[in-house]
Amino acid sequence: MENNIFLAIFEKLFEAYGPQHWWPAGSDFETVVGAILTQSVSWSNVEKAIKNLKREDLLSPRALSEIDDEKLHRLIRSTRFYKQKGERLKNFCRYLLKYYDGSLYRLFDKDVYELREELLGLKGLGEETVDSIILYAAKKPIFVVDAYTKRIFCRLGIITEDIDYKSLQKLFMSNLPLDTSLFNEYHALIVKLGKEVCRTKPGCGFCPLSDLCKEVKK
DNA sequence: GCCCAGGGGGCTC
DNA sequence: GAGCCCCATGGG
Repeated sequence: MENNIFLAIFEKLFEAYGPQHWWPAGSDFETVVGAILTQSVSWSNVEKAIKNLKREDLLSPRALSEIDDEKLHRLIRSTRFYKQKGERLKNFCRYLLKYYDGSLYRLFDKDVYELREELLGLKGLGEETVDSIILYAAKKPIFVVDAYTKRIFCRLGIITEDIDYKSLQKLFMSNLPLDTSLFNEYHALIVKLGKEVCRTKPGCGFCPLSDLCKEVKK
């Protein structure tokens, strides 16, 4: 077995679940839209909204920045908090048009952490959303942390509850090779595990990491 | 009917 | 700076 616990866990998860094929989107812009729409909602709800936007040929910065609010709300209603998310989408698109001529490529063409700070400055884009955009749309190596990551690694006894986002991210990034495809697959596998067996209570049925879990009641 | 999803912002103390 | 509440759909 790997002597690096972070790599060892990755290998166990990959062996159990295989490649997750994230991010399921036809373009980088679609990935960004999905990243905003998936905030606190399951992916199935997002798929409907993306499908609606595609059908109306609205999946572009220009189209989204100009769309009528009521129409936008109706199309993305399935993603919950649709008024807020509609505004966040428009806000991002208008920023992209104003400063980068609507080109994600130009926006992304800078240092990872410079890009991170810039995106965090936009309203409605928090750490997890920004890191998802950087990893899955810009395809730059940054580790995406979420509630599952924290919960699972707490149960493995590797971290404690009180760790903050940046510290947890740094822990992964300083113990793993800086590899976009590894980070891509790792986060997706964590989400898979979280949804599959590790929701709110420990000691849940079959788990590929059960031999490592510190909280399973025997 | 209940719970919780691939969060983030704003307010209070 | 932690602890709340708000937002307000859909599937199990």
